[in-house]
Amino acid sequence: MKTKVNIVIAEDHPIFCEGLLNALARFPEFVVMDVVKRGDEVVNKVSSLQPDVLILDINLPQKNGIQILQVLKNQVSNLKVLILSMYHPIDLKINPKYDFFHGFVSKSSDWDVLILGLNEVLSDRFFWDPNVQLNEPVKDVFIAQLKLSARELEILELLRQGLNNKEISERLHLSELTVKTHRKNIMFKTESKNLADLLRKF
Amino acid sequence: MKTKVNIVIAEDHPIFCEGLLNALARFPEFVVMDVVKRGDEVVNKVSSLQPDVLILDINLPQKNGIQILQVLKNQVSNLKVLILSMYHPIDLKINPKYDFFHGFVSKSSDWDVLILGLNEVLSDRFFWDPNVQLNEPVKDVFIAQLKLSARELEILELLRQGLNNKEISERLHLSELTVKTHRKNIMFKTESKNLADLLRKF
DNA sequence: AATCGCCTACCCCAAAAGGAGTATTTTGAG
DNA sequence: CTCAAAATACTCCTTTTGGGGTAGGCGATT
Repeated sequence: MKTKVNIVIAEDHPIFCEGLLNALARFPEFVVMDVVKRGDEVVNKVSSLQPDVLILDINLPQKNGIQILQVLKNQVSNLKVLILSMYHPIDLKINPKYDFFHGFVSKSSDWDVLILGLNEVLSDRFFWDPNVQLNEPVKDVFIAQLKLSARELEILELLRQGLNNKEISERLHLSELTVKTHRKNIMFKTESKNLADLLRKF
Repeated sequence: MKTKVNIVIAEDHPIFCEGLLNALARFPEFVVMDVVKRGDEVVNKVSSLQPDVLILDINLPQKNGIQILQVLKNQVSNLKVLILSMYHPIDLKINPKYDFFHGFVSKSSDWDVLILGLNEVLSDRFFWDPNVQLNEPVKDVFIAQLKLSARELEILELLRQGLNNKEISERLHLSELTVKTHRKNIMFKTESKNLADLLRKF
């Protein structure tokens, strides 16, 4: 194992960031190379600095964490990504099946969980914050997402934006009836009884 | 003005809290009496310690910030409440018309905004974080809330929970037709074109 | 006493969503 | 190549929502 671990932090909340740096400063092996506050700067910064670990907030301005993961996925590297999430349903549109990351830590957790997560991903193990329990609704959503196809996730996103079947069909160049079918399948897979119930979970 | 300002912090995110204490430590006049992590302990702690200012996170476990404000409102005291919000729509079910608080600071802001907010509420002025702009959707919601009556807000909350007209009418012991009327008025007042569009804002 | 906002409750109708099938084509993994 | 999953598109029907009215009761303000 390397004696020094180079870290880049992507985090736009200054006060939280200060706490983060404080926590990492307790461990001399962790070297914070840089802090990025805008989502659209993350990929460039990671390319130029080549850190061992990226600590990534999901809700970033300009470009969100999911979009960043999709770009990073297509870059060959031995980078480890540790996701820091505020742990609201909105944050959980990540999908371990498709997205490129190695660990997930809740912002609600204490800093020792973060340190544990860092060490786990550095040892090539996937880390899931134990404070984020299986039986919580947010995790249900996480699992529900796994059951949805790419097209269904696409339609779900448009539903979230307040579009109706007709508008979605126009946006995606589909028949309105096709959108109805996808929607019906989404409702079935996620066990939602109506639109409000569906959107409440996501 | 008192030379010392006694502060109680209600905040359940340890890392953010560490950043917060760091920021306040720069100013010797601010004395942090205690940090509370659970919502149901806030009222008791404020009663016993009698701080000058309560820095209150809206999303707390056990009891949320809104519920706490409602209790504090009915207590005679010269306490100032500065709300710290993660600035998601979910947080913004506060209403300055009904709720007891003196300042609002986004968790996304830098610590100098927090300090400014503290000084403003201590000088008996209402403080609104300038980073939370008028033209942002979340503020629209804030304003939209002001237009809704108590009954309408009650029904909005049940809609958010995924209930339909029939279920709401049973819950509130109303005619289903009455719920329809309220709902129609909510749609009109908030300028929403459908349920998804409405819930997206709140 | 008159008015205003709110709550209550109903009428009407159109549009959209929800739910049951069926069926063809496309696509990706083995 | 083959098979399964996904995407596409339809039928038929019921339930729910959205939106236009109207209207009485009630409490507070003027």
